Amino acid sequence: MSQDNSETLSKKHETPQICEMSSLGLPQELVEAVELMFFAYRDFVSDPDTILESHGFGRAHHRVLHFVGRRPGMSVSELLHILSITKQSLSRVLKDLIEEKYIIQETDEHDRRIKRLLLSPKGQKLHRNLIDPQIRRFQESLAKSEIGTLEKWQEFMLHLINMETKIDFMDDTVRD
Amino acid sequence: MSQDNSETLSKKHETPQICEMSSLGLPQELVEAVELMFFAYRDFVSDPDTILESHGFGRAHHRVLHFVGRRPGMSVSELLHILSITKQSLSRVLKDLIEEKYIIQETDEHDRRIKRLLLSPKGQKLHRNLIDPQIRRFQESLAKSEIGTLEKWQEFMLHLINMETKIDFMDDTVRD
DNA sequence: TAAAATAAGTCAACATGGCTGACATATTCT
DNA sequence: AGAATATGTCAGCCATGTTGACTTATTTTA
Repeated sequence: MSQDNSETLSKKHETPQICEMSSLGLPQELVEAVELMFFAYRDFVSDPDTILESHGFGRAHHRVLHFVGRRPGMSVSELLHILSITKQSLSRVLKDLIEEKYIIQETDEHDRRIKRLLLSPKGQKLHRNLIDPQIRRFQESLAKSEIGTLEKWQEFMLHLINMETKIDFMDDTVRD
Repeated sequence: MSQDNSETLSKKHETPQICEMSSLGLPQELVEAVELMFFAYRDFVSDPDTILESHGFGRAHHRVLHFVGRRPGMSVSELLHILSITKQSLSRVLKDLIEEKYIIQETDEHDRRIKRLLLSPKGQKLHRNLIDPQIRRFQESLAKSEIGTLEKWQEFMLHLINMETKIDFMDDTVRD
């Protein structure tokens, strides 16, 4: 698999520097970090993916289950906004989840145009099964790495996200 | 947008606890971390996405550009392995990139079956434009957060990924 | 109270990027 | 010479994103 292709690669300096540069002329560790985002995200969702497949669902279903689980009683338009997808994309997966009774709709008492979304006990169970391996991954990572608590990691990740998203996220975490 | 739906929400304890539980009965911060992965990843790739769109490319093209850029001279099968996709999925995007001269193929000297992949100057320029906003996001996050250096974040992220992937990643970072 | 705005749902059509299985070609290894 | 390997290609399927147009029910507003 691996072979000598040193002639095509940038030379590594023999004398280590404060800030090593990658083949891109960018700080090595930052380029590595970009890749870590890709690999970590891919593997982080791999366990739920497997479970979802056995239910005939996909990642899109997972996201809906997750946010409805986290914000019980949210409206369809709130869900659309937080997912940043179109009504049509949402409707396909939401229809599946409602038909198969993972999600329940209840008409709002005060404004009968709004439908409040809730997880059924069945939906809660699936949500729990989906999130468990992800939580476990975090706990293992936390135990194995030097980071100590999640807080610093969270702060760093929060700064990666866009302002608009930040508002959604805070709105979300403020709820329970 | 926000409204009173307290009857559908779990009650928040008035007395703060060591480990607050979310509506799922799971530690609050771990559930938040799951969401941070989603939001951070989505926004992290949003800048490249915009640039790609203006070139008529998608995320799949980005990944190919990235890994070829990072591992100049890699073979098609190595690329397939690192991306964990099928030949068919790769061929579509790789064809675009070769036709539009972002990527160059060179037949290996010692085994003429193998084609080595390289970024053309045009490809390098695009790669650089795509990665720049991501690097900038990391630098800003680094400056704004208390994490200090990237190292701890990287260690944590590395522990989130699967063993097989870890091997690919190390193989990758060892190169330059 | 009539008109406008809002929330939700639906239709048709399209793009991207995953997947499968089958098969062709060139090259190298045994 | 025949097997194995690396690459490329065909046809077709699926999931999930997109757009624009339109309906229905309900609430708000002028």
